Amino acid sequence: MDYKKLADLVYPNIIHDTQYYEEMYPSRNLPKGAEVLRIAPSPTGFIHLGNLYGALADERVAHQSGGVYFLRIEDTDEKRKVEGAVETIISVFDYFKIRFDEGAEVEPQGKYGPYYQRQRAEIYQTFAKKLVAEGKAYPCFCTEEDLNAIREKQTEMNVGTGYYGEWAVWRNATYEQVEERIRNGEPFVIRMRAMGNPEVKHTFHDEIKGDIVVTENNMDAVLIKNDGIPTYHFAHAIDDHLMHTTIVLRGEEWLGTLNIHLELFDMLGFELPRYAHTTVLMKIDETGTKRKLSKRKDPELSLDFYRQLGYHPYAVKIYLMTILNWNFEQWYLKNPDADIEEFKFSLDKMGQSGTLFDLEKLNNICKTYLAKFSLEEMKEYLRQFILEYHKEDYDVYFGNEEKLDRILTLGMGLNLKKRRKDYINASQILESIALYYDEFKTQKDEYRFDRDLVRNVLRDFQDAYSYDDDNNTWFEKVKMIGERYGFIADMKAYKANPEMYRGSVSDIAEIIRIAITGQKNSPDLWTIMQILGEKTCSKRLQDAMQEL
RNA sequence: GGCCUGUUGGUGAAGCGGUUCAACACAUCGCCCUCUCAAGGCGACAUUCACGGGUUCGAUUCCCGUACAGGCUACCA
Repeated sequence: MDYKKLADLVYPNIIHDTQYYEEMYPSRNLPKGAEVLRIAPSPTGFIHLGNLYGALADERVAHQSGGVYFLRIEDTDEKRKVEGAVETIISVFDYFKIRFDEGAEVEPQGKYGPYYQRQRAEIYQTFAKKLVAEGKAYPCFCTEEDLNAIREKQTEMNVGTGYYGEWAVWRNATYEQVEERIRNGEPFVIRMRAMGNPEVKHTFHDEIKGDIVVTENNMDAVLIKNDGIPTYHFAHAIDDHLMHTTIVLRGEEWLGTLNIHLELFDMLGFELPRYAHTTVLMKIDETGTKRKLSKRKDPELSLDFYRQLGYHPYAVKIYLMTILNWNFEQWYLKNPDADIEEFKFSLDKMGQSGTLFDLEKLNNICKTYLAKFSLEEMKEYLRQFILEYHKEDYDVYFGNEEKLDRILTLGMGLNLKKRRKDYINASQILESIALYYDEFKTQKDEYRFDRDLVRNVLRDFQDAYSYDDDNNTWFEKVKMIGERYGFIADMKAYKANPEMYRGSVSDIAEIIRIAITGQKNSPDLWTIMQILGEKTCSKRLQDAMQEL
C-alpha cells in the first residue's frame, strides 16, 4: 500500500509539512532548570477546588523554576462547550491570583498560540497526515452503530472491548476501499495503528507516583474526530510538543491512557516530556463513601461557591498548599508571616492516595489567617465583598464607619493580648455582626428561665443601667440584680455547690445578653452596649420585655 | 470483565528493616482561665499501621496473595 498516496487522498488540502510548524514554534530560550507547565481546562464553565489544586501545583513548579505557565483551552468537544466559560475560568484564576505568562485571553498572548485547540485544527491534521503517510495511522469509516455492534459482540464473547487487532476493521483496508468512501463524502476519523502488545509491561517514572507499571497499548485510538478536531490524546501530544511543555502535570485519571500517549510521542518522534500525575481530591458523600469530586454532584465545591461565601482567596491557597505538599504546614507554622511563594514546593512531597477535602481544616486556616488582619485590611476585604454581593447594604455598613470600626475591633479582639478567631469568611462575618444592626438582627436563642424572672431581671437592669458606667460598675450592677433573685455572683462558690443556688451571674448575664443581642453568646456585652448606644439599648430592653 | 493506582487514628499525614514504631496539624473530649462565646494554657486520644502468608535475628517499612477503595476501559476531557 502506498501510504503517501493514501495521505494525499485523506487530506488533499493540507499543504504544509510538519517541519513548517516545527520551525514556527522553535525551542523556548529558557535558562537551565526552568520548567514549562500548562493548565488545559475544557470550557465547561465549571471550575472546582480540584482544578485549583492542580493549577496551584502547576503554577508553583513553573514560577519557582523561573519557567513559564500557560493557559490552553481544550475546546475539542463541541457538545460540552458552555458560553462564557473561558471568561469564568480566567476570572476565577484571577481571583485566586494564579498568574499565567501566556495563553488564551492572556496579555501578552505568547508566541506559541493559538491557545484554543479548535483554532489549531490544521496543525493537528498536518501531523495526522504525516502519520498516515508513514503508515502509522489510517482512516476509519465506522459509524457509531458499527462501533456499538463491535462492542456488543465483544461483550458477548467475553473479550476486551475496544477497537484493536482483528476488530479494527479499517486497519488493513485497501486504498480502493478508502477512496470509494471518500468519494461518497462519508465522514471518517483518523486512528493510530497501535503496535503494542498488552502482555508487555514497562515501568515508567512518574514525578509524583514514582515508578509505575505501564502496559503496552493495542487500542487504535481515535486521533482526529470526524469533524476534523483532535481527541485529547492527539492534541496533548502535538500541543505539548509544539508548545514545549517540560512537565505534564495532570490528574491521575490519565494514568490509564498514558500508554497511548507514550506510543504517540514515539510514533511522532517527539521528545517525551516528564509526567506528574496528581491524586484526585475526594469527598465523602451521603452514603459515607469516598469518591472523586464531581462537577455534577458537588456544586458546593465550585470555586464560585467559595467566592460567593467570601472565603479569602489567599487562605484557600494556604489550605490547598497544606494538602499539596505535606511539609508545607510545618513550614508555615514556623514562618507564619512568609509568603506562600517563599516555600520550596516539590512534586515528590505530594500525597499518593486520594485526599479528602476537609472543610473544618479550611475554616481553621481561614480563621487564623484573618486573625492576622489589621482593621484596615479587614475593612477593605469586607468592602470588596459587600460591593460585589450585597451592594444594597453598603450604606448600612459603611455609612457609619466609626461604628464598624468599633464592631470589628471588638470582634477581632484587636485590643486583646491574643486576637479572637471568630471570623472565617466574609458572609459569616456579616452574619456575626448582624446583631449590631437593627436591619439585620435576628432572635437566635431563647430564655432558659420563666417569664416572670426574665421580666424582673430586665426591668431591674433597665432601672439600674447607666450608659456612662464603666465595665466594672456595669458588672457590679448585674451581680447585684442576680443576688436579689438567688443567683450567686461568685462563680467558684457556684461551681463548688451548684445545687445550693438558683443559678449564677452567668445566667443573669445571659438573660440580658439575649435581650440585647438576640443570642446567648457574644463578645463582651458591655462593649457591645457601648457600641449600640444608649437609645438602641433601652429600646431593645423595652422590646424584649414587651415580647415576653 | 480487563488494566492501573492506592490502603497508617474521625480527617490530612510523617515514617522508607531495629537506636521514641507511630511526628506534626485539624477535629473531638477533659481541666484551667472566665459573666457567655472566642482566644489562650495544660492534658487525653492508633499496644498498632486493611487481612493472610513469606524473607529476616528482627517489618508499618521488602516480596507474594486476598479484601476493600478509587480511576481508566468514548469520535469526553
